[in-house]
Amino acid sequence: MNKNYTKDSSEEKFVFEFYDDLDGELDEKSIPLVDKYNAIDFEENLNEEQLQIINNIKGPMLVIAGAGSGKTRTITFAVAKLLLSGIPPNNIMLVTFTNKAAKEMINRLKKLLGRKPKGIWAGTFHSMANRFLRKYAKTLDLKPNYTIMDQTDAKGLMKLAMEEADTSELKERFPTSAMAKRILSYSINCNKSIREVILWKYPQFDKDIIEKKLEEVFKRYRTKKERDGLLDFDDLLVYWNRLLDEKLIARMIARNIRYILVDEYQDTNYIQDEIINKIATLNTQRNIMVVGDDAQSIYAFRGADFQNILNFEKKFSDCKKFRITYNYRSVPEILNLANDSIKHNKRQYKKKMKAVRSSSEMKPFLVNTSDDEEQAKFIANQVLKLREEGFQLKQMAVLFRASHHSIKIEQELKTKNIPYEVRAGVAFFEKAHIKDALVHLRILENPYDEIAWSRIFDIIPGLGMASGSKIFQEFVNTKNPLKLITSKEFFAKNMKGARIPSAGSKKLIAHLTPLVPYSSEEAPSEVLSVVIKLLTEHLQTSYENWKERLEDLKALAIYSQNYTTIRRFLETLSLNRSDLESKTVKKGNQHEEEKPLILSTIHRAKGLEWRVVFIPMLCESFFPSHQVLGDQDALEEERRVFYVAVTRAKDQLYLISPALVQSWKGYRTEYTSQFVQELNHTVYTTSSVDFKSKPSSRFQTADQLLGKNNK
DNA sequence: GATAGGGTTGTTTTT
DNA sequence: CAACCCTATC
Repeated sequence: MNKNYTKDSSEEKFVFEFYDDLDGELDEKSIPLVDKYNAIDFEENLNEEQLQIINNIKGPMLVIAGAGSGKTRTITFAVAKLLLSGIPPNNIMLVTFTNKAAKEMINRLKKLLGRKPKGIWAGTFHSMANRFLRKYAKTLDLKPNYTIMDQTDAKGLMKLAMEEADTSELKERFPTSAMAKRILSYSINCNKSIREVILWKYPQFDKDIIEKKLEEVFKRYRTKKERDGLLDFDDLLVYWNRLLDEKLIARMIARNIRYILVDEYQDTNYIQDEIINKIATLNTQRNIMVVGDDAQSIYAFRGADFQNILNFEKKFSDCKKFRITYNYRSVPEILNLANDSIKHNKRQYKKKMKAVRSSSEMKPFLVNTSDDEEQAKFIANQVLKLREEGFQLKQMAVLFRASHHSIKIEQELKTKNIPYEVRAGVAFFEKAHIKDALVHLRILENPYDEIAWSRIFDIIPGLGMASGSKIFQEFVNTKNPLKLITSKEFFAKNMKGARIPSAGSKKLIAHLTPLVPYSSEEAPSEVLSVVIKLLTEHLQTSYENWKERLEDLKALAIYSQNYTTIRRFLETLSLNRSDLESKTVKKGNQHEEEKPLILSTIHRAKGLEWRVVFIPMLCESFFPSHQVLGDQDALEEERRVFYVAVTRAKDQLYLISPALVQSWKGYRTEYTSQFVQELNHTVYTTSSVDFKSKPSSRFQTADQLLGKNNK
């Protein structure tokens, strides 16, 4: 089912996983499958608390489920139960936090039921919104071939809007394009006015001066999006929400979707909540089940608000409330530490996870290292040691607060020949050369995509911003810009007075001509192979490591073979990004088959688990991030991030705190993170030297020491 | 007026 | 290391 495409020649490579789509269909009759499945023994598979839930699926339900409590399992069995009771698959909507999570649940269902339950609406808010919007684009006055912009594109468009609105005179007294985009985002996702957001998140700016100007910038931004057929991530939600105000369509949707299940409810924001409320309340039965854990809410920066959990009880006063409190994942020592940490948060519902597993007789370690170099060495050494003790690499993970915390660790793993995989931040699809290739597909799908065009103009030597926007202006109202631009007379006729450098225009025509025969109906891999040829020269002149980058493009082309149309390909890339990309580095041949060690941001590690977890950079200015200073809510969110990291560990947990960390100029002294300091005897403090001096007897030593400590 | 190139800056977390 | 700003050059 999942195909992996890899290239072998170099040390560094990209692996793409392929997910086929998860669609529900509104019009299609999907058949109840009650007779077709083997019966499932629910009692055998679920505990008392979990059974209570799946035996009572009706009306509004709120499930508070702690970390490692079998939340996914419960949801999966709940869906199975619905299917077995005769509910057609396409009457069920399963909202998950990533599309990968949706995929996994569907796969589990498939195993459980012996057949794939076809037609369930499963996926993220954004991907589901996209499905509806493609279908009802006309109703909403949208171009059906709209392009979904990623963060970088949206920021770029915002920048253009700012230039148009001429914010330059305000300079540093005005937000950057990135800030502006975030202000707009907060305002949409949290249902707040621009003014409120400024006061809330950006009080350093003079609200009176920037508010009015920002409104103008946003208006231009909106106009550009509409003219070019571009949607940003927020638009997907906004338009879906608007669609649900269209009485006829909304009623049709609600008639179809009769059961809503929302996973990770603590990370939904205002507009997402509004969407599910609308669908749920349109149905007389109001079958909506939300599952969440306020302690694991870590997406406030995206507008998420775990108060939604509290509000849910108010909105649906007849809602049934359930808790799953048994933790199957972690040994009690790790769970104690997690409970011990989260209790310092004031804004939270009291809850304590109960351990099912028996004691490991070993407390989690706080390892003090002299500096971040030493920290990297410690992790690499300990990983090797544990591998000798029988832990597989893939059962261990290093989880960090920010992407760049992994740099030194990666280097150390490389020199020690330890295979690893990084799952972090801006990676593959944000890279300049990948974007450069993809914009060529974008202009075939949507020829008025200004952001895409401006990237293409930038590639051509001799053309820049000024010429680019002049050319773009010229074809806003033409049918086929690509044809127009490559026609002989275009520059002589249309661009007569524009003073476009003739070398640039010639190069542009030469660059674009090979693309003319293609359309958006074409297979993406075919077009990409043409694009790669076009870009080779540019790569060679612009980048030292052009060979590597060329390999990236080839990997992309191979991966694109999974898609028959450019649209499906581009959609998948923008909506399934983090699920798709995984960067793998391998060294040496002796472990060719070995599954790698995982390095991941904590945010990306949500919902996952490993036998051994390392958490580096537990210093006061890195974790909690120094940016939260003085903001109690933000500090508590940081603590929840720490809580999420800790609760990923099953058997062993290492908290690492370097005393010196290299920064822009020289080394800086660091203090141990308050998240560790505030722990009350639930962690065993040691230093990396202890691990070094007695390599083989380490556990004995630790056990002895812990024997005293453990009372 | 526009572009290319050099130097400087700074980096949370993601659909 | 890549995005940004400033300046020399076409």
